[in-house]
Amino acid sequence: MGRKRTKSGKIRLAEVAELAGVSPITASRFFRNPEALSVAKRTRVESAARELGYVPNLAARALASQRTEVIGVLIPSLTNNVFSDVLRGIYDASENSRYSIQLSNTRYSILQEEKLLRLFLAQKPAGLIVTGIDQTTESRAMLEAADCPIVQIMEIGPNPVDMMIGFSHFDAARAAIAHLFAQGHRKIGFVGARMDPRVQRRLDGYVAAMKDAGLHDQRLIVTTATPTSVTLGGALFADLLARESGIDSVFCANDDLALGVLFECRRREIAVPEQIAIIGFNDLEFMASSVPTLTSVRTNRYEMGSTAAAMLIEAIEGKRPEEPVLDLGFTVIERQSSQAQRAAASSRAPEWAPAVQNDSVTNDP
Amino acid sequence: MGRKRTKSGKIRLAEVAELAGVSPITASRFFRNPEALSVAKRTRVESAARELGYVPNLAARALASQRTEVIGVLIPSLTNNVFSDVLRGIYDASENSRYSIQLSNTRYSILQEEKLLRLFLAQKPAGLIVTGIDQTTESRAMLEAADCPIVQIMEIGPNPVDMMIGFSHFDAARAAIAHLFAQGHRKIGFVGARMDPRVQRRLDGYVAAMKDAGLHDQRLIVTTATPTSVTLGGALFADLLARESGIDSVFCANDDLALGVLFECRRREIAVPEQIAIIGFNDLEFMASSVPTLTSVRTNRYEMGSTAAAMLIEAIEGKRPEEPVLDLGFTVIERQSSQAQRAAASSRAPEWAPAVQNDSVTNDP
DNA sequence: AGGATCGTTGACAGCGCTACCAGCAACGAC
DNA sequence: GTCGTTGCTGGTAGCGCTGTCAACGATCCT
Repeated sequence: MGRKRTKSGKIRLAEVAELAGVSPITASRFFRNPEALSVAKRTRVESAARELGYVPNLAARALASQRTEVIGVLIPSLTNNVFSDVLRGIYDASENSRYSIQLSNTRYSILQEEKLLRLFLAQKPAGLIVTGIDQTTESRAMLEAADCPIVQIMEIGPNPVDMMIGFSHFDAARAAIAHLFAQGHRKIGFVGARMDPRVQRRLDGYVAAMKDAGLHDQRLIVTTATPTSVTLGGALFADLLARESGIDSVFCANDDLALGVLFECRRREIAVPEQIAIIGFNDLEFMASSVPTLTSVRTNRYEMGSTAAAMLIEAIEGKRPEEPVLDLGFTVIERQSSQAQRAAASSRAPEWAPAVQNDSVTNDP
Repeated sequence: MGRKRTKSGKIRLAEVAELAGVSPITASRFFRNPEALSVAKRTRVESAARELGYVPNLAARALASQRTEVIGVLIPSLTNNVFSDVLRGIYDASENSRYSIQLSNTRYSILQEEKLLRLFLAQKPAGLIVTGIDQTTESRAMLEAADCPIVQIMEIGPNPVDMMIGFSHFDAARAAIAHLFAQGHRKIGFVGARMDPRVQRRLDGYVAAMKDAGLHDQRLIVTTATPTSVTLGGALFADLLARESGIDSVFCANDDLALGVLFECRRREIAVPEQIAIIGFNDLEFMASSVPTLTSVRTNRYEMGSTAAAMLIEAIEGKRPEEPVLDLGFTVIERQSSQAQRAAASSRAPEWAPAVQNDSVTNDP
C-alpha cells in the first residue's frame, strides 16, 4: 500500500483517497458533506475508509477549517445534583453528534465565569452553553460578540444573548407558596443556602407571594451563603425556630435542605405535616420515598440539558429554532409533607406509591 | 503593527515574535519551556505576548507536535453522587494545568467503554483516566499499547495497566460486617443494586465475612441490576423482610439504599438500631444528619479524583510516581444506626454532632 | 592551543486537513 | 450554435505551530 513519506502505519486522508482512487479533497468531502459526491465515489471512499480503519485527525481539521467541533459548557457546580442531571442530558444529546463537550466549573463565581469564557472563546467553539442570565457586563459583551450559537440554561428572563431554555424560578416559588396557602398555611418560613441568583429569585417569588397575602415578615427568612447540604437544612431550620414561633410551614430552596428540615423535625419530635408542613424544590428522587413523603416543585433538569444541547447542535448546523426562548415549566408535586391538617391524620401509610413517582430514576440509561 | 498576510486582528505567535524581536521558534519555546530562554528574551516575549493578548492556537499546536493536551476520562455514570465527587477532584486538579478534561460516560457498559476508548486513543490523548479494573480483553490490549500514562481509579487490584488509585471494596465490605459483628449482630442482610463490579466485590467481601463466621445464608442477600435509588432501597429491604425473618441488621451497598432502608423501617415502625441496625457505603453527606444518624464506610472520592489527575499530569510530564498503585483506604464511620443494643436506649439525641462529621461539605469550593 | 561541551538561537520543513477557485462534462435556454 | 447553469471533481496553497538540525559564542577540560 504505497504511502509516500508517512511513518509507521498511520492512516491519513490521503491514503484513503489513494485506495479509493479519488483526490484527497473528494475524500474530505465525503466526511463533511457526503451528498455532494456521486454515489459511486461515495461508496468507494466509504469502503476505503472502513478497510483502512481511518480516523480523522481533529487537530488538522480544526486548524484547516478555522473552527472546532467543541461545545463549551459552563456550569457553577459539579457537586449539586441538579447539575448532574442537566449534564447527563447534555452529554446524552451530544453523544451521537460530531461535537464533543468541554466542561468547566465556575464555582458560582461570575468572575471565574468571565475568565473561563475568555478561554473558551479563544478556541472558537462550535457552540456554548452557559448557566443563568447573570453574567458580568464584560462576559455579556463577549457572548454577544461571539460568532457561535449560545444557549443560556437553568432559567429564563428578558434579553437572551441568543437562545435560552429554563423556567421561572420566581413563578415556581410563587406556585410553591400558593400551594401552601391552599393547604391553609399562613406563617410560612423560607430556608435557603448558597443564594446564587436562581435561589435568590426563588426567595423573591416567596417574598412577592407573602406580600400579596399581607403575610410578609423578614423574620421568617433564614439564608446563608454556605453551600447547601442536608445538615445545613437542619441547622437553618433550628435557627428559624429559635427566632420565631408559630411557624406552620417551611419552603426550602432545595430538596437537600428540605430533607434536613424533615430530620430536624424528627429530632425535635415535631409532627410533619401536622405541626409543620414542608415543601422542597427540584423534586429529587428521594423526596418520593421519605417518611412522610416530601412535597416539592419538580423541574425538568434532564430535559433542560438534552434540549439545550440538541437546540445548540441544530443551530450550529444552521437550523435555528423559530422560538429562541423555551420555558420548560415546573410542577408542584404534592405529597404528604404538605397535606392539609384535616387530612393529616390518615396520611401516614396508605398514599406512599413509589412506582408512580420515581420517574427520575428511569432516566438513567 | 506589521502583519504579513493575516486577516483582521488575529494574533499569531509570529506577531508576538516580531514585536519581541525574536524568531517565532524562540517565542514558541517561551510557552513550552521558558527555562531554555535567556532571561532577557524571556521577559521580552512575555511582555509582547501580554501586550498583544496572544492566545495560542491549540489545534495548530496539536497538529505540529503530534500530541494533544487532553486528558480522557471514562466513568460509568454521571448520575451517581460518587462520581460527581471524583469528577470534582479531577477537574480541580487539572484546572491550573495546561490539560483539559474530556469526559465520556460508559453507562456501566464495558462494550461502550471499549468503543469510547478506541475513539479517545485515536486522538492521542496526553493521558487517560479509566474507571475500575474490569475492561474487556480488547480494551485492556488497547490500554497497554497506548503510549500515554493511564490511571485506573475507584478500586485497586492486581496487574495495573499503568497507575492505579482506589481502595479495596472487598476489604471495606469486610470491615463493615466486622463492625456489625462487633456490635453483636449476627443475621446480617445485604442489599445491593446496579451490581457493577465494585458493588459485586462488596458483596464478595460480605459473603467472605459471613462465611468466616459460619453465618452465610444466600437468603440474606437481595440484589438487582436496576440503577440504585432511595426508593429502591426501601423496596429491596421490603423483599428481604418478606423472605426472611429475624434479621438484625442490613449492610447496604451504598448510602442511597441505606436511606431507603431507614425510611422503610420508619414506615413499618421498626426501631433503628434497636430492632434493625443499618450500615451504608460511601458516607455521603446526609448520613451524618439523618435520624438516627447512619453508619457508613467513608471513601475518599474527591481525593481519588484529584490525586489521580495530579499523578497523571506528573506522569505526562515525565515524573512517574515511585509507587504506581495507591490505596486510599476507607474508614468505618460509626453512628447511631449501628450502635450496640445495650447502648441504644440513650442514643436518640445526644450524640448528633454535625459540625464534626460534615467534612464532605467543606470540600466544595 | 585544540577540542569537547553547554546554553542559546534560528532556518527549514512539514503536521493532516480544508477553503478557495478552477476545470470539465452534461444539460437546457435562447 | 452559443451562452449560461448545474453537478461533480481536483489543484493549489495555506491554517499556526513545533520537531529537527545546525550554528554560534562561551566555557571548560586535557
